[in-house]
Amino acid sequence: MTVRIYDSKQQAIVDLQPRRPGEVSMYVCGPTVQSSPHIGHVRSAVAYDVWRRWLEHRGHRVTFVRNVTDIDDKVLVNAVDEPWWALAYRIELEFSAAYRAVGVAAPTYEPRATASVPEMHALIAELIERGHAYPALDGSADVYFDVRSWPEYGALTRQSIDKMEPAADADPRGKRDPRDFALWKAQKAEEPASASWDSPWGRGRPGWHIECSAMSRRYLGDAFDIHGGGLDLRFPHHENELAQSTAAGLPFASVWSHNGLVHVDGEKMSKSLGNSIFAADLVEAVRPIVVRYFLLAPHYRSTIDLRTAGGDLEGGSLGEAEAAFGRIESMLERVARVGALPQSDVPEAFGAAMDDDLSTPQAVAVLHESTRAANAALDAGETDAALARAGEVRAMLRVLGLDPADEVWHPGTSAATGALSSLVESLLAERREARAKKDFAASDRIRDALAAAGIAVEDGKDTTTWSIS
RNA sequence: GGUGGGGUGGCCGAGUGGUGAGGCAGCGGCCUGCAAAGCCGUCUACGCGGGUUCGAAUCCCGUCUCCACCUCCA
Repeated sequence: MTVRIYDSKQQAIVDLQPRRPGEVSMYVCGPTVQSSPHIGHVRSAVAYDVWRRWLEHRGHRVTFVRNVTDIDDKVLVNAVDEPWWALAYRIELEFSAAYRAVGVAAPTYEPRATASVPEMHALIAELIERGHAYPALDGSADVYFDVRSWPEYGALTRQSIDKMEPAADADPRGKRDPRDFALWKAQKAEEPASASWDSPWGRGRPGWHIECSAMSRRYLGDAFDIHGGGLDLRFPHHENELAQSTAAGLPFASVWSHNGLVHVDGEKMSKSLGNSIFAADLVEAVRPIVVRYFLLAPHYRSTIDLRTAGGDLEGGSLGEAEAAFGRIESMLERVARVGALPQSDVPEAFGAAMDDDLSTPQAVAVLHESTRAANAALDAGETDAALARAGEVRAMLRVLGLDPADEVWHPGTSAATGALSSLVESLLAERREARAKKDFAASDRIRDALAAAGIAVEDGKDTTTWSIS
C-alpha cells in the first residue's frame, strides 16, 4: 500500500517514495518562540503528528525533526523586561506544554536555531562561493541572498521576481535587488551582545530562513523526504529555504507539505483583530482530547473555521466536537462492560482514506460507522460482534492519537480521583437500593445531588454510569 | 496587478461521471419509573447561466461571489 501525499511544489498528490525504503525523514517548521502558542500552532503540530503516526503505522521508520527558532527580530522586540533568551525559553516551554496537552508526540529531535550557528555559516559561505550570496554593499556585516542569481527563485509559489514586492528585512541600501533577503544580519548597537555571534562577515545573528536550511541539513542530510509547515510559511519562508538550499547545491526536500490555517468565526486569526485563540483557552473550554479530535476531523489542508457562540468557545464548534467524540467514548465504555476488546487492525476503508493524502474526514466517518455498528450490535445482544467493532474503533483511535485510555489524557490521575470514585460508587449503591424499592423520590434525590456537584448519572440496561460534566 | 484555495442540505464537513460519506441540530418511533444514552426511520444540497453525456456536485465555457498569500505569521 502506497501512501499518497500532496506536494505543494508540484501542486499534485504524489506517491510518497522515501529516499531509503522503509525510512521517512520529515522536517516540520516549528515556532519562532516569541509569543504564546495559539490554535494555529496546535493545528499544525497535530496535523504532522498524525502524518507521522500514520507513516509509522504503515511500517516506516520516521525521523521527525521540528525546530525551535529561538533567535529572531521579534524575540528581541518582545523581550522587554527579561533577557531575550529567557523569553525564548519561557515560550518554548509553553509550546511544549501545549503540544503535550493535545497528545502530540515529542519529535525525534527538536533543535534550537542558536545551537546551529556554525552550520549556518557553512551554508552562507557556500552560497557566497557559488555566487548566490554577497556581503552587504554598505559595508555592514549583513549578508544577502542574491535572488537574481538564482533563476529558479519563486519556484515553490510560482511567482516571478519582477512581480514581487521588496523584502523589508533590512535596509535596501545594502542590497543589489530589493527582493534579496538577509542570510546574516549585522549586530545593531541597541541589541544585546548575547544576541550576536562572530562570523566571517562580522558580528551578527542569523536572518530568518537560514536556520531551517542549516538544521534540516544537519539532522536529516542534504536530501530528505518531507518538509512541512503552515500554509502561511509558503512564502517567503519556504521559498527562501528552497532557494538557499538548492542554490548551495543540495537536493533538499522531495515533498513540500502545508497545513491549512485556522479562522475564527469566519475571520483570519490575527493579533491586530485581537481574535487569537490561545492553546491555554482551548483546553480550558473543552477537554484536550476533544481539541485534538476537532483539529483532525477536517482535512489537514483545508481551512478550519472555529465558530464560537459570541466568543464562547464551548458553545460553538468545539462543543459540537465534544458531542461527536463523546459518542465514541460512550460506546467504548458500554462495550468495555461486556468484555475485553480484541486486538484489531484498522478497517480497510480507514486505511485507504489515510493513505489518500491523510483523508481524515473519511477516516473519521469510518470511525463513526464502526461506533454505530458496535452500539447496534450491543443493543441486539450480539456481544462478540460489538466487541469486534469496538476493537476496530480502538485501533483507529490509537493511530489517530485519540485513544481515551492513553495515559497522555490522564495527567491528573491521583489519590483524589480514587477517593471521588469511591464516594460516587457508594452513593450509586444507595440509589440502586432505592430504585429496587421503587422509591424514586430517594433515587432522584441522589441523582440531583450528584448533578449539583457536576456529576452526571446515566442508567443503562443493567448498569449505571457516571461522569464529571 | 500576480499566485493559490473555496462557494454542498438549519449548521459543520467529505465527495472529480452512475441507487445522496460522516457529525451536530430537528422530527417520528423503539427502549426507559422519569431522564439520558443507544438503535431504527425521516426532512432539508450541490452560487448562477449555458454546454458535453444515456447519466454531472463531479467534465467544459461563461458569470457572480468569498477567502488566503505576494517578505511578521502555524
